[in-house]
Amino acid sequence: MTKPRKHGTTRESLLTAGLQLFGEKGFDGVSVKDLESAAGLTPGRGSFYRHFESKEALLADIVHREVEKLRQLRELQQRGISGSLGDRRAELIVDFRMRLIVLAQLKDFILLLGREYGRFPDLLGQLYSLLVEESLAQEGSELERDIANQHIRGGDAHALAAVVQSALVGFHLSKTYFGSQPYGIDDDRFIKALVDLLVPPPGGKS
Amino acid sequence: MTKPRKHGTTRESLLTAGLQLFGEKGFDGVSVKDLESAAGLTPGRGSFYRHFESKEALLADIVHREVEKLRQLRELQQRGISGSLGDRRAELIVDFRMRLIVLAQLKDFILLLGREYGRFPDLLGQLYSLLVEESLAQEGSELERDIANQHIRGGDAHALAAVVQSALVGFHLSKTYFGSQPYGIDDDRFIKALVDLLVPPPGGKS
DNA sequence: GTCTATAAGTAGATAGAC
DNA sequence: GTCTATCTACTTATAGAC
Repeated sequence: MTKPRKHGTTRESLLTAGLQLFGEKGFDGVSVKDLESAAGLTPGRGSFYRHFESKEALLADIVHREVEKLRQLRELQQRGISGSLGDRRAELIVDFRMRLIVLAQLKDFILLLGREYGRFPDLLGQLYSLLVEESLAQEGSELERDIANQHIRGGDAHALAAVVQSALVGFHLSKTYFGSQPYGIDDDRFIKALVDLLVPPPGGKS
Repeated sequence: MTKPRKHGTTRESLLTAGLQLFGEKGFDGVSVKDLESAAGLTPGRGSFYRHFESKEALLADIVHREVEKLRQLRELQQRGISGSLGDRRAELIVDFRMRLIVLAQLKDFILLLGREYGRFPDLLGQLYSLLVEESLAQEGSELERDIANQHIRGGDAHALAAVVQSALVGFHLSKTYFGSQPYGIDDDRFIKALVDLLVPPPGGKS
């Protein structure tokens, strides 16, 4: 062990800093110089290119990493659903909270997607619909069950799924882009209001 | 009348093309050359600078224009609300449809804001919260009235306003970023599902 | 108001020494 | 794996002729 540093440490730094910086300033807003600085290299000397073929290759690796992270978070999420309590309201609260956590974990990546929408179609093209359609389909089939079981009053399950999904995504984006919580509403208060709409509380009020 | 062209035609073209191109490719993704091309000027000759001091000055004028458009759309929207029908469900449907139309009218501008978030803080900084907080406050006070009048079952009016707002914004963004309607849900179906949640239809089903 | 020519800066990327 | 030096291309912006 003559080398004090682990293999690939700089590469790792470039990936981490790249995600954060691309999310913050966009792909064009971050120069290779900036990336070298962030990874502890002397800026402007081109050492970046010993780790990645190009700036775009770095982006590709970042994207693959985040997609993998998304997959793992989805798995965790589905396990959370199966560990049920019998109480449908409580289950929905847990489910929605998990979804907001997943969105929060992907914050930088979502910012990046918003900035670079339409660019890099080969890399990002299918990603937008994958990100939404998949969890929308899951939400839809769950709500269909709920309606069949009379947990939720009858209606258009797929449209309802779109409403729930849109609300959660919209709330996350509001928090992201408008600083803190819009109107001072925190996650718990938001989720409670949404669940109350879907499954009215038994007592009537509050 | 010796001049066949109206004064400011090129300037007008630059403003229009600028909004569309900045929304599509971002501020850095559009060169002055591109803007000159789009406005019918010979690209790369710098005629752009006879109309605007800098690329950033063009952006500033575009933003002021869109903010003014937003103000006018908000006025139209509020008039739509006051022309009421007595039927709260029908009123909500009209209201929500208007809000989606406003968002659609601002599509390019919203794309631009998403791309350039965090940059140009002097120009765009206050805009994000203005865009959301204002209509959120209005939605909140309307829902408070509805709850007082028993049109909507009791609950947290402000949190409910955040849910409604998030759902509409989230739905618009889904349509924008994921191509067509998510899950094949169109505006009418989405709005109906949202209104059904707030004010259950008298008949029970459908 | 448009075109010609050009300045000054910065970007991504490469070759080679250590 | 990092640093030195450098190439090429492109960007915003300006000065001046027409």
